[in-house]
Amino acid sequence: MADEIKSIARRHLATDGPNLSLRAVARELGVVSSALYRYFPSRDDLLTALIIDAYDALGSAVEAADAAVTDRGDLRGRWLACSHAVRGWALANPAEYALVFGSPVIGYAAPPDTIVAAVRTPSALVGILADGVASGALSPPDDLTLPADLTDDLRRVRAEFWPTVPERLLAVGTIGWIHLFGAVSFELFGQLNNAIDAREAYFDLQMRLMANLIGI
Amino acid sequence: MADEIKSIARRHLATDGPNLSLRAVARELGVVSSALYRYFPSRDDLLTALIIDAYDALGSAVEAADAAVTDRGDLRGRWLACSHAVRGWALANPAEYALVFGSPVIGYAAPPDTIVAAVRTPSALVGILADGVASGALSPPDDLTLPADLTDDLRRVRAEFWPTVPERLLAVGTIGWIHLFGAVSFELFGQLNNAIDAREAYFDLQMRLMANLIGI
DNA sequence: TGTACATCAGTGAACGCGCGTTCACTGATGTAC
DNA sequence: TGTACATCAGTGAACGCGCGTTCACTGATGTAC
Repeated sequence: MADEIKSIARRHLATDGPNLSLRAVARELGVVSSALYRYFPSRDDLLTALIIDAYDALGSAVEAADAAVTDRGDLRGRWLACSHAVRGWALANPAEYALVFGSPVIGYAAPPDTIVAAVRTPSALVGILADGVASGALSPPDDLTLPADLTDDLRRVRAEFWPTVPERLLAVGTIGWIHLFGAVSFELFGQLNNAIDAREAYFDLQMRLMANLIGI
Repeated sequence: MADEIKSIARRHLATDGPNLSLRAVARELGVVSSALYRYFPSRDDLLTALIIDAYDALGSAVEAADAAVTDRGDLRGRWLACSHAVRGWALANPAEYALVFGSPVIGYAAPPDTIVAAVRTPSALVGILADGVASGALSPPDDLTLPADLTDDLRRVRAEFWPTVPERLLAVGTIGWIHLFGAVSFELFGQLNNAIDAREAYFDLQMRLMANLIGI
């Protein structure tokens, strides 16, 4: 039942945006609006559930795409598979993508429960780097020098999540992730309209250039 | 008076998001809500005016930053100046940035009037490339091959806006613009929270890597 | 097998609120003769 | 200089609508003896 609510709410997300109305969801469910309160203590909790689901769905899609690459040493192939999986999921679920990666919803603060799910996708991507480091195939770009304060930040991130990946590799990896996010958002939020139609090809090109930058 | 309405509406944008309420604006103006209809035929028209203003303000900031670089042949310096200007404006005006570059507002379609203003910032950036081409200092990256359909798109864009800039240069330039947009959005939309604090340094590093990629 | 009881999903009315937009209007200001 | 008139910014009431949340409740289902 909670699942049914979420699935209808997901549809409303697409038409109403993050201001989806509980009453509208209830109406579509054929139930009185107060009935929803048996399953979600408030509208915000429903939103939170949708956010966690979205992170998980995206994470699953990316993990599956990565796992499908049989040559585990083909770091570039895995990166391309993962990034196309992100784009594919986003195009298939634009409203959920926007909910999670778009402009923050005013008056809503995502609770810490979302973090575990949120980190799955970046984890899959950094996992590629970690594998490269482990096999000795990958080392940080040697022409890259980081400012000290940035190194400090990356050291903390490294210690918490990915201890085997050197800071300088983490830096370029994250930049790849940022560009991936940027390219998908750019396309999805309509900034490519009336300009570029060869979207998949353009995206693919960008991801290859990022792979160069990362050194995979 | 229309200016006063817009300025109050801009403030409400920050607290209410793009669902800002006409009545709230009127209340703050000390005027009855129907009075606003003398200045804007509807709420959507007010939104459109805010969008155009935002594009123009960002465009002005970028153009000014570019013009402030005295060595016009210092393409990299101009690129860095422009990109930091984008970030600076976005940090100073987060709600307006989100209005224009964030998730699309459901139920609102930007009219064509916005295009002229929208194109100012990308134009300033491509202007850097055009100057480099004109002076002979800049040519397309020679290890770059574009798929045919993408070349077609870029040929159209080139013909319409920037006839002197070759497609392959336009391709990397636009990728730089996408990354710029992605980096600013990533930071502004909270994705850097609890991870990177050295934001300006990180941004600067990214823009330098993009300059490498573009070849400036 | 039958009765008494607890559980709990869903009801329906209500609270108090906000919204965009229309429309006939008032009343001050400025213009023309 | 004084009067008649037009302009037009802003009023106030109303329309019809939607919302999240609370609360006492009904009534079916399942459990325990």
